[in-house]
Formats: sequence, structure tokens, C-alpha cells
Amino acid sequence: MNRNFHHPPHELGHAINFRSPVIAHSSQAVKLEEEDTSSAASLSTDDFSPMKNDSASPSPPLAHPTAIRPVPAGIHPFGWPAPPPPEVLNLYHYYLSQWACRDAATGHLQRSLSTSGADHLDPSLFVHLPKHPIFHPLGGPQLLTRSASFSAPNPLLVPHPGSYFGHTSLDHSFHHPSYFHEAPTSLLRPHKPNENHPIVNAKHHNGSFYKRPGSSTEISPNQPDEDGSWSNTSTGSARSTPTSRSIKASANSTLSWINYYVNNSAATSRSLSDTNTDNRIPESRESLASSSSSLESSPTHPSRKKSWESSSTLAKDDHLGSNPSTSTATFNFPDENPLLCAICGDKSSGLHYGCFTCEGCKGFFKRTVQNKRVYTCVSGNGGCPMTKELRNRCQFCRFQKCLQQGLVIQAVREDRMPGGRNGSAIYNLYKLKYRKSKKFLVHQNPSTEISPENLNSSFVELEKPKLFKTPLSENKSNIMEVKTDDSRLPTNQSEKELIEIEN
DNA sequence: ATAGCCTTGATA
DNA sequence: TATCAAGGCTAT
Ligand SMILES: [Zn+2]
Ligand SMILES: [Zn+2]
Repeated sequence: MNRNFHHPPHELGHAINFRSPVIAHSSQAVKLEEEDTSSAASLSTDDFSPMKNDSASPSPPLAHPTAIRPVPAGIHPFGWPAPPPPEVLNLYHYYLSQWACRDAATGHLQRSLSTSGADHLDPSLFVHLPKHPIFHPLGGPQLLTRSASFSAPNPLLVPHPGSYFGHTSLDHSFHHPSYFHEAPTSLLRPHKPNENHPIVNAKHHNGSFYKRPGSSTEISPNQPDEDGSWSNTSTGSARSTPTSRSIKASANSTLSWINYYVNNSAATSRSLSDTNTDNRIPESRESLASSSSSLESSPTHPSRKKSWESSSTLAKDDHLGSNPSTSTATFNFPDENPLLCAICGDKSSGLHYGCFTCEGCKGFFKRTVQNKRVYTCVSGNGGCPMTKELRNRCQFCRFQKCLQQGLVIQAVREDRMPGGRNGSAIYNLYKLKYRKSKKFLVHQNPSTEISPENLNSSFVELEKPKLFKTPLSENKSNIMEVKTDDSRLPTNQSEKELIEIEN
């Protein structure tokens, strides 16, 4: 049977497809127009009911899907640790989100601020940014205040992955490492958000969104509400009137963390250039890297080291999730050990969606794709550790790692038909393929000893999935443009290699 | 929501 | 017929 009911990734991200009940109640999280005095803690379990809003909800659908954590604040169904304290500096998120913009002309990443000051920074643009605390570039999670400063390493690791600035839609490419480095400047502009953004557009702000009162450098009217909205951004011209909590953001302001990068933009741009493709994590950035070299690794540079072959401390547990500055090594799980989950390092139950994964990650991936769920990182930096113990703490980072490791979205069947085997179109997307010919395995390994090495030799390693291989580039087809043609013939190089080896 | 265990069904 | 990677079920 030819299966044609896959989950094409380019469909998953479209706003129209993100009307799942899980997403639907995100109207709680983002309200731009009206004042909302309810706090996030007021969310009840009813608000999260998956059966709610599906058909009978009177509230109109959102213009744009909003990624939220499916578990509302204050609810910890699985004994999760208490969520991080509320974030106090959305401005920092914004800054990081803009920091990664690559200049089309120079190829360098844009800094987010002009040297003339912060005139382009309008805090009312930050309304829908996640509010989770960020990780300090130097160390563990911290609450940055507007007066916070740091002598940051150079470069800062990554922009905040939960920012929607510059993106017309959410989809799973959002999770991919290339997202951070290849965001097209045509969509992700350095000094102001994407005007085409369904939320950040004139529809919500009467076209005066970017207008600023006079030449003031005051950038912060006040803090957003608990749900992330700004109470005073609804009506017209008086919108941006600074309040008593406004601050200055001039070159000599207290925003020294901004000034740092304003004054060091050249260095930071260079550090994120394309030449930086190795997976090595500089010591000064271990804290942010923790589980994922993923955020830096290039999908086109496989870096096929099989560290598990020589390592004897594979599944070393680490419960120091809140202190990642000391846990870099222990999170470096091998990704192709047939015995271990490529996502979390737990015991693998076999090949699932193209990779060796545990039952948990297999099910998690399936649920995520089937239900078209979108997550945000609980720590705000996309670098949450991924172990058996910690994998449930951040669904965003878990799914991100699934994609990074090469789990194939299309392998989740839309028709939910069990059994059988997936067609070649999907099969070709797998990073690892089971070698059908057992003769070769015997020939290769006459000994009957089952070692990880022998097991691995029975699998053919192929090129990275093409799914995300095309980096986000300057053309407008930045998001999941790769088509999944089921009728594609097995004529690619990887297939030839497979055949050649088998014969 | 998670994850362990079960059922299914196209291939070899 | 045995495999084994899909989805299903369900206690927690
Ligand atoms: Zn796992
Ligand atoms: Zn995370």
C-alpha cells in the first residue's frame, strides 16, 4: 500500500493548521486589544481542557497561532519542578531575537540597535514574547532586570528561540538549529519586527505601531501583564505615552547588556558567521550549550563521530538541570547508538521515525506531530538538558532535539494506519536504515558477538534528512519548502550507496 | 501528558 | 512466517 497520508512539514506550520484545541486556548496567553487583569495563575484546568474550544467556543479564532506551553502555569501534573519565576525583561528577549538577523549585503548578523540609540526599540512590540526567564550568557538561569549587566562572552550563543518576530507562521522549522542562523532579513528585520506578522501588524495597532512619541529614547512604558499583554497598547495615538516606570535607553543608559553588543557588534557578527560549524562548545558558553550543541551544529555538517563506541559513561545521570554550567559533558549523548535513545539517552526500543529512540520519545514525537502541537522553551534559551530524568521539563527542547536528530515528521501517519511499512519516499528520509540483507551483516561480522559496534554496522548511515537541509535563505520560501514527493524514485546518492553496498 | 506494553500489517 | 516499525491502549 502506498501511503499518502503523511504529515507534510510545510503544512504543519501554517497558521490555519494550528487550530488544534491545545492551541486554541492560547487566547489566554495573548491579548492585545483589551485589558486583561487576569493573571496566568488564574488559569484553571478547565482552561486547558482539550475538549474545550473545539467547536463550541464562542471566542473567535486567533489570527495567528500562539505557541504556549500546553501546561498552564501553576499546574504540574507530573511532578515537574516548579516553573521558573516570571521573567522580568522581555526586552532582552526581543534583543536576542533581533540579534541573529543576518545582513543580506554583508552576510553578517545584524545588531539590533543602531548606534544612535534605541529609537527602534518599542517595548510594546514585545507583547507576545514568552515570559520565561532566560539564561544568563555566562551562567545559569537568572532574572535579568533592566539594570542588569554582564560581561558577556563573545559571542552570545543564540537568540531566543521562542520569539516569533519576523515569522509569518509557526512551523517545525522553528525548532531547527538553522532557524537561528539563517533567518532571512527580508522577514526578520533588525530594527523592527515584521510588519506582516499577524500580531505585529497594523490590524492590531492601527498602522501607528512603529511610531514613537517625538524623539524620545524612552522605551519602556511599563511591564506587560501577567499574560504577556500590555494593557495600555490598545488605543490610538496616546498609546506610547511613557509611564512612571519608563526608562532611558540611550547609549549611556542602564541597559549595559545592550550597549555591550552595540559596541561589539563586529565581533558578535563574526562569531556567528558560516565558518562556525563545528560542534565544539567554547568553555565560556557551556552553560547555554548544555544539552545541545544542537543550536550551533549545522545540519549540513554531520560530524559523524560515534562517541558511544569508546565511551563507557554513556547514560550518566545528571540531575543538575538547574545548573547546566557544570553538566555539559553528561548531556552529550550519542545519537546513533542502537541501544540508547538519540533524544534522551534512555534505553532505546528500536528504530522509530528514522532514529533509535525510547518509547517515551517515540510517543512524544508522535503526539506532537499528530496533534500539531507547538511548544515554547521553558527556560527561554532552547538549551534545556535532555535526559531521561529531565526530558519532560521542556517539550520545546525535546521536540527540537527530535528534529535535530533526524526524526522524520512524515513518518507519522495521518491516516493512523498501523502496521506495515512506510513507503520509499519516507524511507529515504530516514537517517538510519535497517539493512535488509542479512548476508552482508554476517559477512561483515562472522563473529556472533553482539556488540554495539556490530549492531551499528548493520545499519546504513545516510545523509541528513533533506527535510531541513535547505537553510533558511533570502528567498521567501524560508519555511519548509522541501516537498515530499511520494512518487520520487530512489535515485539519490544515498539510495545508490545502499544498493551498491547490498549487492 | 507520559510511557510501557500491545496490536497491526507490508516485507523479506 | 518472522520481522519490526507503525499506531492503539491505558495506568499513572
Ligand atoms: Zn528518549
Ligand atoms: Zn527548553
